[in-house]
Amino acid sequence: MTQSIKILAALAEPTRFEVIRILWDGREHCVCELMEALGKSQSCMSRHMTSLKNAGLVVDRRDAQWVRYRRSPELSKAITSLVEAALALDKPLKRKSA
Amino acid sequence: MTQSIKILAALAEPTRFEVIRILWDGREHCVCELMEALGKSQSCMSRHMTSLKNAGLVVDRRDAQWVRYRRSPELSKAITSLVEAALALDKPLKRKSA
DNA sequence: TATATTAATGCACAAATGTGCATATGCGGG
DNA sequence: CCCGCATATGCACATTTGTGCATTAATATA
Repeated sequence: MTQSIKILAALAEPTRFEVIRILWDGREHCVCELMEALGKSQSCMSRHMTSLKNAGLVVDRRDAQWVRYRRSPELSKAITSLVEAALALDKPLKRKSA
Repeated sequence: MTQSIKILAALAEPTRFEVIRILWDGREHCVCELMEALGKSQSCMSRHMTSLKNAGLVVDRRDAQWVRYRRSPELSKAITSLVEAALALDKPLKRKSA
């Protein structure tokens, strides 16, 4: 599987895409935060994070009970602009507005 | 379905991605040419072209027995850079070299 | 009209994908 | 050592996706 297909397939799923939007702030986010933010179950979110990790888009770090995910710090220029072009295509989905 | 997911999903399939690479030259290509170039069956290629058309990435034109597909002339800046970033990620697949 | 060429589509089906439920694992605090 | 919280994973399953085969549709030419 080529690099581009791997990246595109990882992004072409609504939940994962929204995760990337969140992680794109460069900060760390644990799975439980993402579950809550996107209204997804724990196992569901965990698997999506595994997909994104396998695609090389994110990295994780154990921190006590938590696993902190963040945008991979070593993304190529092409991948970065691919992701950013995709993010630019639509406005963020409405979050639970308080 | 959001605009970005539609585009990403259309691109995240190897055959379609290679079609886009070919059509990215801006010229017209009929289905039979694409079948041959990528070694895919007629029905298979026809359906992929329908996907790409539905995603808005390509347009088609009847010309006698042929249907000529070409890169959509009205792609937004974001879509264009998304596609080009993806294409830049890997070298073209080897074609039947003569 | 009959035939050939090119493309689209109905039907079937195998494979891949996303998800829930239950359980296991990793880690910290009593 | 046992319990609780956070995360990962095995299993099952419904849905989606990609593809082939056969047929239909559109167009051209004899």
